[in-house]
This record gives sequence, C-alpha cells and structure tokens, in this order.
Amino acid sequence: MPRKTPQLSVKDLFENGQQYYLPHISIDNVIFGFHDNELKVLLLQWNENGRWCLPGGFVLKDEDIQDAAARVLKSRTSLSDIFLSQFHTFGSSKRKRRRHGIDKPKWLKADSWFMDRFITIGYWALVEFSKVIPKPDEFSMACQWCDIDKVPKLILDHNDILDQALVSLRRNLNEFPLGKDLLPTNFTMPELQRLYETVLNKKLDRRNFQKKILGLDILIKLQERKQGGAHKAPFLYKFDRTKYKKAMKSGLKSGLQ
Amino acid sequence: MPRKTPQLSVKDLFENGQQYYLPHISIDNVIFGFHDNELKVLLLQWNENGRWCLPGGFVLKDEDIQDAAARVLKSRTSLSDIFLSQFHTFGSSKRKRRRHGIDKPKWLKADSWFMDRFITIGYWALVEFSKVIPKPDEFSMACQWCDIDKVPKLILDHNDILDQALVSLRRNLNEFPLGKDLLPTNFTMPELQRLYETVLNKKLDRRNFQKKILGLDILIKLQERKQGGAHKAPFLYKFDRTKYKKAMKSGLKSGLQ
DNA sequence: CTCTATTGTGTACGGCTTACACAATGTAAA
DNA sequence: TTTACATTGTGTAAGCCGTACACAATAGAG
Repeated sequence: MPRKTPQLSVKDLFENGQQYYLPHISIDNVIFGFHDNELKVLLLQWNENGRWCLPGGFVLKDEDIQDAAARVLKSRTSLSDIFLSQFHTFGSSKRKRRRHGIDKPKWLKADSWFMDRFITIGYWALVEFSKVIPKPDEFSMACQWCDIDKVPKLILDHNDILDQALVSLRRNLNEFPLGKDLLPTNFTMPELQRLYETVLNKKLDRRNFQKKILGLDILIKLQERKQGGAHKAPFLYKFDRTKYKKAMKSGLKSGLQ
Repeated sequence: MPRKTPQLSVKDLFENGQQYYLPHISIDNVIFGFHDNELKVLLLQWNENGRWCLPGGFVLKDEDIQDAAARVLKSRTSLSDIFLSQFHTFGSSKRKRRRHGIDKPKWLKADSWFMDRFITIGYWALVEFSKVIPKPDEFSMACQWCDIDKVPKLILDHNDILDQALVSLRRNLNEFPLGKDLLPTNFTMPELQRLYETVLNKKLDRRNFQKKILGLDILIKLQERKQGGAHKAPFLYKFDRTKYKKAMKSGLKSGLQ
C-alpha cells in the first residue's frame, strides 16, 4: 500500500527526518530508459555542490521497502505500476556522507542523521523513456537522463550500484524478454536488436536474432512499416500481451546471449 | 575486517543492544550442509518458546554487513573464510516480533528495540557438514541441522527467507559447480550427483551427468575406489583447485539443469 | 556360487546455436 | 532520372550440446 511522504522542508528533513523515516536505511533506484538507440539512466544533480547521484530516498517507519522504492520511482518519473527488481543491498561501514565533507550543506550540523552511515537497498526499473516526466527532489537542481556510457563520477558508491544493476539486468535477460517496458508500443526489429546489443554490450547477428525473438512467439507483426528513416522501411511489431504473460509464467527456456 | 561482538548478557542485549548495533537492521544466514544424501540447513531453537529460526544477528555500528554475516556464520559453526552470498533483503513493515506476542520473553519490556521492526539482509552459505561445530547463541537452547524437507514452521518470515535462498542457490548453479564446499575432499560421482539432484529437486541421468561434470575439466579422478558400500565400488574424485579457480574466473558456459 | 543392485562406459538422434549469401527497398548523391 | 549505398527480409548448412538409451563389470548378500 503506497503511502504519502510527509511534506518537509529540506531543513526539516535533514534535521528531523528520523522522526518519520527508519535511520541508517535508504533506497536507491537505477532507472533505465532507451532513446536514440542508447541505454539511459536517470540521474539527479545535488543542489549544494553540483554532484550527480542516483534517485533515492528513505523508508517510512511503517512502509514496506518495496513500496518505498515505488514511491521514489513515482516521485522522480511520475510513473506507477512499474516492475522494480531488488538486486543488492550495499552496506559498507564507510557509506556515510560525513566522510565526504563536500557533500554537506554548510548550514547543516555535522551530527545530522543524514550525515550518518546508511545501508542502501538497490532496485532497478525499466521504463518507457517518452512517458517519464523527470522531476528533481528537494535536494536537487536537476533530474535528467544520462547515456549509460557517459555517466560521470557519482557520489558515494553510486557508480558501483549502477554497475551492479547492469550486471543484474543482464543476468535477468534469460528470464524475461527485453523491450516491453523500454520501447514504445510499436517498434522495429532493428530497434529491439539494438536494445539487446546495448544491454549485453555486444553485437548480435541480425538474422539469428530475429529468428530467436520471433521463435518466442510473443510478438505480433504489424502490416505497417516504420517510415521516415533513411533506407528500406522496416516492419513494425508489438508485444502480444496475452502470450507475453503466458510465457512469463512458464519462463523462457533459452535466453538471448 | 572482522570485529568482536560486545560481550553482553541477554538482558543487556535486549535492553541496550541499540548502543552497539544499528537499529532496525538484522542479518539472517541460510547455512546449507549435505549429509547422508540429504540437504540440510542449520536452525536455532529459541529459549523462551521452543520455536525454530534461522541463525541471525545484528550489524555493529561500524561493521560492514558482509562482515556481520561472516561473524554470525562463524559464531554458529566455528567456520571462517566461507563464501557468503547475499541473495535478498526482506523489508515488510510487518517484520516485527511485537506482532507475535509469543516471541517476547515475559521479562522484556514491550518497547525494547528488539521487538521493533527489522529489515533483514539474507545470506546463504555452503559448508562442509563434518567441519561444523553447531553452537547456539545467547537466545537459543539448540543449534542443529535440519533436513531441508522437514523444516518446521519458523518464526516471522524465516520460511520465506529459506525458500528464497534455495531459489537463489539454484539460479547460481549455472555460475559455479556445486560440491567443493558441501562435500568432503574426496567424493564419488554418485554422491556428487545426489547433491545436484537434491538441490535441483529432480532426477538426473547418471551417464549424462558424469559426461557433463567431467567436461567442465575441474575434477581429478583418483586411483582409489570408495570401499565399504554395498555393490560395485565407485571411483573417488577431488576438485582440481587450480582449474577450479580458472573456471570460476571465466565463468561456466553451460550449467547443470 | 548365484543373484542383485550399482558402477563404468559409448553411441545415435534431435534441437538449438552459429555462420553465412543474396535479393529487395528507400534515400541520397551524381 | 539514374546510380550508389546502406539497410531490411529471408533461408540453409554445419556443428555443438542435450537427451535418451544398453550392456558389460563388480562387490556384497544370501
């Protein structure tokens, strides 16, 4: 059951957040999108020092962690009912902002709960790029997509978290087909292939790829072709919702790799 | 860097544990062993009410969670340098002993940190049955192996945690060969096969199994045979440490399933 | 000594994966 | 208008892997 975040000022949150949230525990979301044939991840830019980080948040005292992750996702993207996969919990004793003086706003007392050690639970989500309305949080001046190959140095261990999310995503490709959540409703086979190639970070054979994907029997080939591109117009496809669900239940026998 | 647990009495731990440990956070270990052709899991029996649970513990304020899990493992089994795989973090807001009155010792105040909500981080480990010296913790009257098929109703969501550990273990069979940690140094092919059959919960073909395992090229066939059993004496094998490590780095191409 | 359960070994089939070639089409340049 | 080029649509052959399966050898039990 999703809950409402208390409406706190930034100062209140820093100084009294522990009244509402569990101390020492945070959520970090790695939100993947796909656009212009590039895999993207949603990042926030911290007000105080301009450094980048993953969208994150805290867990309300009577809130399930899965709901907390969904709440964070919704408040940064406007999206709900998105599948969130918990992939790892990061618990180095050195995970504290206190160690990185640059991260502390000057007006904040050094003993704020916010500066303390945090164990963070990592989730990733796949979202349709065009449906996202990026929205910064109270701490941030910007919330925007970043090409997966151009991610800057992030705060704390957020680069590690991102890397592990990608590893987890790749492992999961054997269990569900990619695309339904990352591509628009109608898409072409080359687009889907490039998505796979980006996530797996390797080239795939065009003909074998098509054979395999169609062999899963979860796509519907449309009559129309994608107009406007240079060169021969490719056919459009869309997912067959019914067959997709059925395939999910029984599990994919053989993954793309 | 492993740390020492503060030596607290049970009463102190219940009432003042939050001075040493992070509040609301716990560790639970699913420790697998293999004996008499059966997969076993190590369980504890709670002093107050005789109910069973997974071996668990808390995270010291300046301790990595991985180290905390290793500390818990060592204090229940006497084993160190064991691979611990973090598989999931359980964070339902209903995870609190307060809800289960039966769990509270009568002398404990209802507002003890111990009765509060806990988010628990789950790890599993594979250990050699014969090397374990089971040792109860401060709260328990017993610490012993339980057949995986005969696990009773455990406290809180510990049955869920155990189930998910098994699922995680099965998924990981594609990435590393089973046996090095669960079997004695020398073992027979039928023993190894029965281990796989138990974990995967299905029968495997004897001849194909042998072909595949030997194909991994990580076993050394010994000259001796296992004496003493009824029927034809099977050959003994042991793991080739060097080749094993090499195979781990490059990853197994094809798993057993 | 015989019987039986178990171990040791090899082969054939089918399916999946991989490698690969040529015709068709739409845009851009000549 | 024609040509060139990049890209799409489609099918086939070879090889590897997984699976199914049979028979001889051996050790203990009776």
